[in-house]
Amino acid sequence: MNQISEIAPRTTLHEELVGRLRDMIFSGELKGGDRVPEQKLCDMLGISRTPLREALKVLGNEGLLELLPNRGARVATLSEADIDEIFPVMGALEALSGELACARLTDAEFAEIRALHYQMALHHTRGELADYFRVNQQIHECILKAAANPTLEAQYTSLAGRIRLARFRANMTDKRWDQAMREHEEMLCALEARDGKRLSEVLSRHLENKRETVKQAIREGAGEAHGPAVAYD
Amino acid sequence: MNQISEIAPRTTLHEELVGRLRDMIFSGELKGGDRVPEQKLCDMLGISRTPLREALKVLGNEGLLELLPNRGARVATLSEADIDEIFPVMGALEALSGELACARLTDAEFAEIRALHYQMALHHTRGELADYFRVNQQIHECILKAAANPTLEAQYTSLAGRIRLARFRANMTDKRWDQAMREHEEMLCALEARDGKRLSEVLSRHLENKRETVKQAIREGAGEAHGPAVAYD
DNA sequence: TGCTACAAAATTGTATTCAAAAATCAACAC
DNA sequence: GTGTTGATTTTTGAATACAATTTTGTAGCA
Repeated sequence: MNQISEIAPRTTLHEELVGRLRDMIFSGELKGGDRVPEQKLCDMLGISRTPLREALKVLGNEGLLELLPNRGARVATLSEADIDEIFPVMGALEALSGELACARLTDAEFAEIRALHYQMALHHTRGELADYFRVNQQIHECILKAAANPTLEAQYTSLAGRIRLARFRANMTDKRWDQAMREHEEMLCALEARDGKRLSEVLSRHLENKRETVKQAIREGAGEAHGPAVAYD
Repeated sequence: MNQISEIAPRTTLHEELVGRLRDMIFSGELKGGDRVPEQKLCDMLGISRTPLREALKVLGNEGLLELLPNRGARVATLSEADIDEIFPVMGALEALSGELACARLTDAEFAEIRALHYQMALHHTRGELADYFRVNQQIHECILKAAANPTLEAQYTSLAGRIRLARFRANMTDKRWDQAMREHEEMLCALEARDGKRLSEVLSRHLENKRETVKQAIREGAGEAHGPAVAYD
């Protein structure tokens, strides 16, 4: 009986809406600074306000939305100061994920990361930035998954979500791109050697180098996001 | 006008209820595994179900409550596996807070921490465990505040809240208590020297040593909490 | 034209209601 | 005594209604 209820997970409307609203934020449908018009959204989605308001509360608590009493919710914006605040925390979490991943990585998991790495290198060689980012995201996700720590994953993902508010078509300089690629080579070596300390250090450095790119993007276009969120590397 | 709205912060019922429910959980009024009876709580607090449900969603997302679709909310419980999951993450965050604190600590802040340290040492000498914990908590909070990173603080506090679900009157062994005290001596030296790396290492080790105490407490009394949450050291 | 005051409209926060799901209870069969 | 079934009660999730607050529009005045 308890087993049956566990193999048939239920979901509620508010939970679905949390995901839906996240997608709308990350896709650019709702941009930083935008008001979230409750009734309009309800009309559009064909639901009542109650579960939507519940979802807004969750996203408010996560920092993706700002809840303004009596004035509704607004999509959060990211300043350079926010970046300077979030990145060290993300760095600490990612460094830990590197250590844990090396401790727990299976051969199959490593093989997959290596395959993705080669694919990403191909995109780098051909100058295909969007594809590079897509595969790059997969690699980072594989490392996080290999760490096998749901609490870590939840916290990292929550912060990564906030970073995604800084949504631009990032044009990384060739120099930074080459640097990022070298960092990924180091990561692969560390993973192969299951050298947690080394991976931890590389990941932390990698993120620190990424920080300036994100801040530059904010400086160039604060509040003028274009299109869907693109990850940085 | 925007300035005026900012100097007069408003609050909503759901936010108050988030805090109130947290207090109820930490105080032991609601214990791990307990169902959260919505209507009874509303009758007791003299409010309608809507803001209460909104508050439950927030606490569910934070991990203090488990939301069971169609069956309501239940106060989360902590297993040893949860501890093994949460503590490395807390360790990484606390290590970072140590580094940041050393970089940013004012003389006044250090003086306050030192005073609290001596007070705590006095309680240790006299065997006054509850007072030791109370002051100990203050010291850890001062270090976190000196780090001056709200994102870090929010994440750390959220995890610390979950740890508080393991609520027992911890009887630390004399051996562990002496060890903890020595660790705090090291912390004070590192803070005085503004040696971030050293403090980071000590804090991380301190937490790792605390982990076993918490797990032991869970083993001895899982689900049988007594009285208000007591911090560990 | 710009400012102020007021009214109307829109939006937000909370309370209440309704429908669906879960829990509990009672009756019956083995 | 145990297990099953059906009815009843309770609880939960979502929709709707109501009150309060904010925003917008209009009129009057300098």
